[in-house]
Amino acid sequence: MATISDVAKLAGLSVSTVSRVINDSPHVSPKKRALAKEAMDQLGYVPLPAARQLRGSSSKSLAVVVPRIVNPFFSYLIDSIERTLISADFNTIIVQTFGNKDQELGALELLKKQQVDGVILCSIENQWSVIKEYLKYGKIVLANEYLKDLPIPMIYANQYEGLKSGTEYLLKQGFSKIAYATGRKKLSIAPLGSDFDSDRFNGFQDALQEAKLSFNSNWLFYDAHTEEDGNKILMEILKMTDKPDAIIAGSDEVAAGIVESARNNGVSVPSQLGVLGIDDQPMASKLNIPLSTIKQPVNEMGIKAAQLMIAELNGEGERNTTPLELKVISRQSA
Amino acid sequence: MATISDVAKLAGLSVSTVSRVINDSPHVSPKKRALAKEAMDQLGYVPLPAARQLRGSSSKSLAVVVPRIVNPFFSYLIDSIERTLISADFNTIIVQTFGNKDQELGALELLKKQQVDGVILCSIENQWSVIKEYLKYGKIVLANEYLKDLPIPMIYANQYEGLKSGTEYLLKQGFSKIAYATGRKKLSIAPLGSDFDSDRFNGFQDALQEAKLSFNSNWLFYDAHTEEDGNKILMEILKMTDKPDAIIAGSDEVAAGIVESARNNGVSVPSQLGVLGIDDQPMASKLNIPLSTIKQPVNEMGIKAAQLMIAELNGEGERNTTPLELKVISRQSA
DNA sequence: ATAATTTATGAAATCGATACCAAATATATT
DNA sequence: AATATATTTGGTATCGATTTCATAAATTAT
Repeated sequence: MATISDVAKLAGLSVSTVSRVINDSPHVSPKKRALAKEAMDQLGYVPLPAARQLRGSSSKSLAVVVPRIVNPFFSYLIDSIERTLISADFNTIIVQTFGNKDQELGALELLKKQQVDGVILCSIENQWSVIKEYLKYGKIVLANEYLKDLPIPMIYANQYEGLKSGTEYLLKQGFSKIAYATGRKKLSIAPLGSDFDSDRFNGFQDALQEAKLSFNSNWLFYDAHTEEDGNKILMEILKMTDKPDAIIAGSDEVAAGIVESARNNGVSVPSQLGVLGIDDQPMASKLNIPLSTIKQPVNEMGIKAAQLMIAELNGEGERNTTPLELKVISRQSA
Repeated sequence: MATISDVAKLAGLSVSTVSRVINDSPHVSPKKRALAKEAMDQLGYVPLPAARQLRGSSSKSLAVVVPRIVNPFFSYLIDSIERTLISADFNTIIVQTFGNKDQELGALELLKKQQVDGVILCSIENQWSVIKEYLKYGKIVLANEYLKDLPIPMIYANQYEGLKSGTEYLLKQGFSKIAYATGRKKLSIAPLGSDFDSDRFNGFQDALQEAKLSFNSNWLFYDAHTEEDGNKILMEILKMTDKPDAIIAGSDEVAAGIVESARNNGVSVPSQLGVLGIDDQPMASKLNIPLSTIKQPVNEMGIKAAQLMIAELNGEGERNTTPLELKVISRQSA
């Protein structure tokens, strides 16, 4: 590998001058500048980032942390983040946590190791108390998820309003016994929390309340993520004596599983069971019964997340972003 | 940021000794080893990769290059590669080319810049003559795509046999006027080439020939990638006087588009038009008309690609891998 | 007890770049 | 023409680690 001294030697210049040429610094005569450039591409020289970094230059890289890229919600989110970052001349390092705390920590360690200038977290596995320690080493932006009153930029969708509209949509369609499936683990979801999942649930509950309807807590399903989970949920519903007439699934995948099992068990959708997804993934419209769903503003969220990070790195941090709106997409499943 | 000298100072040791502790080198007394370790985690010290790299240590990182991660075929491929690499203690850097030659070159430059030890190419945008220059700087492994007679490890699926079986399947189902859509640009596909696309086409042609059927070149559609392309293809078929009775689409996306437009235009699938996809993406089974398709061995391919790379880095390079087999999945579209 | 090894330790060179400083050269001002 | 100022240029310290080398201490062999 050619180094800067090789270039200097070949060009008959000092390393200082070559370095100036590399960095487009002033105070270099046109002649020598040309000489240096010629030597550089004759040797196919590229400055070693490790050496530059050691002298304190920024990495021009950002990490984007997601649970898994095979989840379309996240792959589209990354797509939109990366496109925005490319145009600002940043490299994107995609980190999958696979839902693992340590993997997330590993991404944060990239800050300490100066591998990246910032981290865009699209999910949170660790406690804020441990995450915040990394603010010493670089910028952190939250996308999709959020935590209240944090001193970092956040962009997220208004899950409360989204679920409220979604629920109201179901009510308007004539459904009244609405079940609810969440990705959250079976813990206290009831107390008015202030996170992603609670917001959704609160929006759902408030819409119900405004319609003077009560919620049967048997119709609450936890830990639902995959299509299989959806299958199981339908089987459980079948066993109930007091059955819901509609269900809001935590994601399109779960909704797809419910619809699938419904078909296999002779439950007609939406007449016997309305199914409303969340996300609006590409497959939603293609299902056997095209899925009505609450669309997440993935693209806008990605763009905004990237912009927030860029602003943050420029010291023009923005703390108060307005949440993005979800939108009910009416198809055939509800 | 704490440096190794900070640690040394705090522990009352020399940097050399601390370095030995960091790297588990011998010749350090247990006492001092303990002392160093204590100082290290008191300061939350992590060695700076840039500094280590400068001294010539390996990055323990590998790049995986794909066109786009929103394409499920590639996101699943990455998933399986990354899982395998994690267990071998390698970092995965995902690079999206967006079909752009320069982005691919950028990934290859990572080798020169010593950012990665190797690159797994899951698609090829540049000519081999330009790619091979990078072999000087690190290992390159080809996954999914392949080029003949290259001196690097490759793993790919037997597209020829896959398409041959797929075509035979269609014939057995009673179809005989089979159209073909390829992702390739409209160039000469006819001469027996030796790449991905040609293999597929040759398998298709040979199956036809063995059945003594001829191929109508009007039934060849180029540059088909998206669902929209699928829509267009169906519209074109509608206009034909001599219509095909089945079509092999270059991917499930294209197939989904064809099926969708068929429904919208009153063409019944599969009775009026059989549609066979390729890939077996998750959505394939969920379509309105569940898609018959030729399944790619994505998971095995990812695992093998990662293993090939690891072997290559250990100097146990393997040149002759047997191609993986595709498999016809019979559902309802054909 | 003395010599021969082995183990433990630290000082200093090194990796490849950047940036400060001083010297040399060119240009402008009087 | 002499002095002041600005522009070019190269030498060298520096970033944070690793590694070689020399030296000191401990262990083993004689």
